[in-house]
Amino acid sequence: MRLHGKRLLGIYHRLLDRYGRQHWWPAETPFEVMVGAVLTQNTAWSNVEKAIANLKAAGMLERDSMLLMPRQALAEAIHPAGYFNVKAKRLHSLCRFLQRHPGLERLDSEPLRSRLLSVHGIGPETADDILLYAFNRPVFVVDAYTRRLFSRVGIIDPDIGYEQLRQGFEKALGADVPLFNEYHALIVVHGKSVCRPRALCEACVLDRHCLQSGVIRRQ
DNA sequence: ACCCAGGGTCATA
DNA sequence: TATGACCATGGG
Repeated sequence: MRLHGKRLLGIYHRLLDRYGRQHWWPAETPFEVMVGAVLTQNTAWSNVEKAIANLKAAGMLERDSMLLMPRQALAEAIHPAGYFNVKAKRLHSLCRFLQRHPGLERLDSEPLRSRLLSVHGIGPETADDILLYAFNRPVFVVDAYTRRLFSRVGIIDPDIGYEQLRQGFEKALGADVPLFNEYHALIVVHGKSVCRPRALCEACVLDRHCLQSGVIRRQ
């Protein structure tokens, strides 16, 4: 099942008309983007905001100061974001990686991506968040919302692999950083408010595009 | 009380 | 390679 650019752009414009520009990523620095990307793994953003505020207040929202902080103190600061022991370790891995790789931003996207993936705690989605929103690379971020929305619309197999799906979008849309930035943000906003796991899809602007909306409503 | 959230790693078969 | 357990908080 191939993805078509025109179809994807049609959906994009419906979302944009409905929700407006999102101005992502909600962070002030590339480092803050990376930290947020780790903290939001399987976690509601509202919880991440509290953790980030704690880090800011403690002066820890910077590579070297975060690295100097003991693991347990870091875990305490990010407590509201959940999985705090796991994530404290992952944040330290990220910091050590950044320290080991000065001039990281000069790498091409492919080698940069494989470097990121080699870091403990950075998987495909987190790596792509970082590539797109911290390094402005034309990488389409795939997450649970993306898979749910487009499988409900009926243009992908819900079990399609991450890599296949990502490259499908990138080939269909062409490398376009501002588009990828806005599109992913819109997918998330739409997913949080309307395209939920058991939603009835009543307020869905994709109504006519969405196969499942009718199916779910008829239940 | 239950479900879910802007995933990833590790052990097991 | 493919599942399953595990990590943990907070809002609806």
